[in-house]
Amino acid sequence: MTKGLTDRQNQVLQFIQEFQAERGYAPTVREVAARFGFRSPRAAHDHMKALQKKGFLSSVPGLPRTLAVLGSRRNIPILGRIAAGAPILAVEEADEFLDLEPSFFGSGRFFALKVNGDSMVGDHIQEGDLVILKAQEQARAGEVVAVLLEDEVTLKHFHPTSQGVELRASNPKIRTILVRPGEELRILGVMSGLVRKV
Amino acid sequence: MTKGLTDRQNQVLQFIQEFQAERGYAPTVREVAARFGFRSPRAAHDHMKALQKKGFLSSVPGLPRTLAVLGSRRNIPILGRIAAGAPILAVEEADEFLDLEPSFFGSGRFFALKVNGDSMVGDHIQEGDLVILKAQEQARAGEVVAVLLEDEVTLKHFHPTSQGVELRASNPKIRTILVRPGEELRILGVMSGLVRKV
DNA sequence: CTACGGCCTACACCCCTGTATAGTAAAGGT
DNA sequence: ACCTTTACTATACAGGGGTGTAGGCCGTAG
Repeated sequence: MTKGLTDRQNQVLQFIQEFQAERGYAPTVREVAARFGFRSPRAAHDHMKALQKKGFLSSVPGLPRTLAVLGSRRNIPILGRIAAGAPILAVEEADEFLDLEPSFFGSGRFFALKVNGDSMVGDHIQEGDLVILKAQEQARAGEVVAVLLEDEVTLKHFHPTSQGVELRASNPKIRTILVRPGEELRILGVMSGLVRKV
Repeated sequence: MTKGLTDRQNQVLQFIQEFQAERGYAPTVREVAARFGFRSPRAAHDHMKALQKKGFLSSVPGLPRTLAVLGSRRNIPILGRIAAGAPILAVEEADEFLDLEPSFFGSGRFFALKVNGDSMVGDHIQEGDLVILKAQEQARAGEVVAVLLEDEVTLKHFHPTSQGVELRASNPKIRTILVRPGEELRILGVMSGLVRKV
């Protein structure tokens, strides 16, 4: 469920999204009302107004079927580099977007990073590839993660050990990094996919 | 320019597409008329009717802004396997679609194939990857192509030589195939990208 | 020559649709 | 208790917008 919305508002938003996806155009106030059994268009209108105030919908006042679901810009932000010291993964920081339905990779919030170097060739990840990462700060052993280390973002295998966390590359030429318990380690996301353009 | 349409119809279709993409909803007959300087909504309506008859648009009669541009299902068909003897690359044959804007990979018609085996690991293409191919029957030396060989589709490097066409895998364990001039060889497409889900 | 399709003007009908006004009712929060 | 928020009913108005009718101009295929 999307945060900040009531159950009903969520249902309405979801209906509008589905309607839009199926038919290619937005429903009217009355069509929403009919779907939920409202006997007055006002009820649906109220919900839609609430969704607009909360920033989930937009519409042009007075004009029919001008509803547009915001934030459904079926795409994944490509975070080229991350500002040193301020690893904010806000969509606003993105230079570019990958126009791919994020749900293809599962649920959650995703972002993409362009791969520099060949430290992960063992996993068939090559320079220039866009790695799709699910934004989360935890990871399980063996997963490929994007971590922030001294203001730099790197892609590594995540291996917790008794000594600390080992960050292993899949290129044998690259040394494993050991992050001891006290040291700063921030996981930005775990790898969920890859997109390459040749 | 899209085939089968007059210049004007093309302009109208393009305008509707752009309007839709920018604002999230379709224009009205009068908005189309205004854009083209028509003094009567009828002129625009005629064009839209023609576009509907030709199958480029759909709309619900009587209801405003219910225009929907057809065939703009921004996605790439995934051709799991190709029927033996009938390698028809029709969209209708697709089991699944990759919901990715094809223009990301360039212009043309694209399709995707799921990779079987490890014959292309040298190019960091692994089992299960979706290879994006641009549908075309010609290829240049060195390009990765999907070819139809004896009712089977394989992914190989394309290398024309004086002896015929060599189809090289990028896994040294796999033997190069030589297709002599007389033998049947059909190129289905050249590789333009790759999508992996982990 | 003529029929036809593409392209356009002018006018008008009238349903669809957003939205305002006026209430009712239950659930919390303070 | 009081007030705010959520969630709805009922009714009505105004104008947005699809579409029909009537017609004109032009180029091209038959």
